[in-house]
Amino acid sequence: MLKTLVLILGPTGVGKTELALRVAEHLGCPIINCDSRQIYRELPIGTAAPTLAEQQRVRHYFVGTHSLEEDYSAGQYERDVLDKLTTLFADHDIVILTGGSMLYADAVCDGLDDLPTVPAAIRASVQRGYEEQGIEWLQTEVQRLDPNYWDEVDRENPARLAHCVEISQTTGKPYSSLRTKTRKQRPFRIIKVGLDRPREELYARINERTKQMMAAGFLDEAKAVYDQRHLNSLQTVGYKELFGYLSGQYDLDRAIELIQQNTRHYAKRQLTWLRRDKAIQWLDARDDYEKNLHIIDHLLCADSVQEE
RNA sequence: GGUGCCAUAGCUCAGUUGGUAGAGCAAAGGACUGAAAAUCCUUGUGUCCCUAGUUCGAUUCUCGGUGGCACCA
Repeated sequence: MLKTLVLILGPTGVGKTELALRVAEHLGCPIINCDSRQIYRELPIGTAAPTLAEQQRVRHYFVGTHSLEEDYSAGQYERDVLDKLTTLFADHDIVILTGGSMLYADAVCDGLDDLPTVPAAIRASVQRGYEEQGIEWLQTEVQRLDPNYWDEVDRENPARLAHCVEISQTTGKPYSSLRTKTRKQRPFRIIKVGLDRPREELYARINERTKQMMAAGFLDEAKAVYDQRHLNSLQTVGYKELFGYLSGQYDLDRAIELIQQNTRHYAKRQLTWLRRDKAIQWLDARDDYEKNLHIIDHLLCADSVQEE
């Protein structure tokens, strides 16, 4: 039988977690987390990771499996998930993948190009060049190392320029020459489901969830990792703002407002990403679970009929 | 009750020596190939509180009103 990966995508706070649990219980299948921050075990509250009780309902993978100190990336995630799927598909016909990290989801579905891991020394030297000589230095380097990429990049985007410089330096080839712009074929069927609800309602849920996180001990969780705040894994909505409060930049009420606002911005970016993907079948998060489960059942059948 | 100050974009405010106005934030749209909860791009017409007056022309000046703040009673 054809193996199927069902992706349940949507902006943060829309209600993915509960829908995924219902679908998993209904289909008797496990859930792979696709959230780049729920992977870290130190951040259960602030990332709204599935709780112990929820993980007892359904077997989860990639939740709290790494420590903040570990470097992780979309490329690593692609490899890890494909390995895990090979194992899981031995016992299951369907596996669910859910979360809000759209680059990670795309890495699993379409694959990333084969790029080397950037050595720490190169990363540090590029970082130093940027800090000491500003974005102009990155711009000059990209023009020199990879003129083709220069024609298509966001020229004001230091993260993207720096990545091009790092990869070009590491490989000795222009970064753009390593970008194949092709999709990898996967040995399983992929069904993408998107969950959405009216913007106003989504924002109200985000605001409310932030308050609940605070009540659940988010501040203590942030305090516990405060000394590691420079780590990439803690460049994360919620933690950044609480660190600002803990270092005396503003009061706690202001920090909470900022968390709510930045979470809204994050949700908006996720929606922008998802709108572009025409393969997504959209569900309304306001509908009851029975209805949405029924639609997903239908997608599972319909697609397999089409295949034949 | 008296005096003074203020009233401009959803919010905080700038400005127009009289020719109908612009920043930050919010908000919206977009980009996205190993740091992605990251990083970056685009978008600003609003009875310039209301009435009357002066003026070719008032959001800008003057009178009055309304609302807010401060001080004095």
